[in-house]
Amino acid sequence: MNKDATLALQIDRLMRRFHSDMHPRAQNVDADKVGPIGGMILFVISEQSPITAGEIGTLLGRDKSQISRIVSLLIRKGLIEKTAPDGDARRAPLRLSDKGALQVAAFHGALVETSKSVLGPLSRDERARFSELLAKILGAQGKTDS
Amino acid sequence: MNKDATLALQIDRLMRRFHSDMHPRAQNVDADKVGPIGGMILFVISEQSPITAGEIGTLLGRDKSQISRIVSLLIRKGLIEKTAPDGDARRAPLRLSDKGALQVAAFHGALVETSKSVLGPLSRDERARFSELLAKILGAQGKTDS
DNA sequence: TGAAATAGTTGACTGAGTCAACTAAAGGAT
DNA sequence: ATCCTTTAGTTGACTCAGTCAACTATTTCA
Repeated sequence: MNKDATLALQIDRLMRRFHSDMHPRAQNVDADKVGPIGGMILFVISEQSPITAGEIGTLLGRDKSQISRIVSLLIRKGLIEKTAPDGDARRAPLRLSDKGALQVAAFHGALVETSKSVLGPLSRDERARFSELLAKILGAQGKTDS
Repeated sequence: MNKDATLALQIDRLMRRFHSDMHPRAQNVDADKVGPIGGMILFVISEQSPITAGEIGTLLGRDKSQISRIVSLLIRKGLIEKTAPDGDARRAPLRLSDKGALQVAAFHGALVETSKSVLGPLSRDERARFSELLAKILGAQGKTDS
C-alpha cells in the first residue's frame, strides 16, 4: 500500500490504542465527570496559568465553542476559576482551584500509566526520538510551549 | 512538565492536525457521505479482501457494533458487497464494488495530500523513521499486515 | 463616533464511541 | 443427537466530540 496511507492508519491506531487504554483508568479517577477534553483543559491550565479559553483552544486544536462549554462545566464543578481580567474585559483568564489541582494530579497518574503501557515497546531512547519527531511535526505550524 | 504527559498531548495534537486538514478535503470527495470511519473501512477492504466485519474491527480498533452499522451503510450505498460465506454462515466476508473502488481512489488522493501537508516538516528519512517507530509501538499488541 | 475585529456564549446538528441485550450459527462434551 | 458454550454480527439507547452559524460584548482603529 501507499506509504502515506499506511501512516495515516498508524496514527489513527495509535490514537485509538491510547484512548482505549486511558478510558477505564480515567473513569476511575474522573470524579466530576469532566471527560477527556475536560481533563486536557485542566492539564493545560496546570501548565500555563492564567490562560484564556481562546489560548486553550489554540493549544488543543479545538473549536472555541467546545472549549467554552467545557470551561463552563469546569467552573460549575469548582475545578477552575475566572481571575480578574487583565485589562481586556472580553478575555476571561482562568486558573485552577485547589480542587482542580488535585484532579489534575489524579489524571496525571492515569496518563503516565497509559503512556507507559502504550509506549512500552519502545526503549527510552526511542521514546525520546519519537517525541522529538512529534515536536518537529507540530512545531512547524503550531508551537506548544515545549 | 512530565515527559509522558507531554507525549500524550503531542499525540492528541497530531491527530487533531490530521483531522482538521483531512476534513475539508474528505468532504469534497465523500460523495456518499460515509464519513471518516466509512472511508477507513473502505480502505481496509481495499487492502485485504475478502475480509469480515470482525477483522475490520480488530484492525481499526473499533467496536463491532460501530463497524456493523457502517458496513450496513456502505452496502446500502453500493460501495461494498457481501460475498458467499466461507463455510461459516455467521461470518459475512466483504469486498469492494466497482463504485467502492473508485471511492477508495478518491479518498486515497485526499489522504496523500493531507499526509504531505501534516508531515511536511519531516524529511524523507525522518518520515520513514517515524513510521518505523509507530509500527514498533503498534506491532507489539496488535499487528496489522504491515 | 462608527466600522471592523476579537473573545466568548449559545443553539442545532452530525458523527464517534460505549455498553448491553439480542439472534443465529459453530464447536465441543457427554 | 442434544445441551452448553463460544463466536459473528445486529440493534437500541445513550453520552460525548466536533462543526457551523448566529449572537453579544468589548476593543481597536480609521
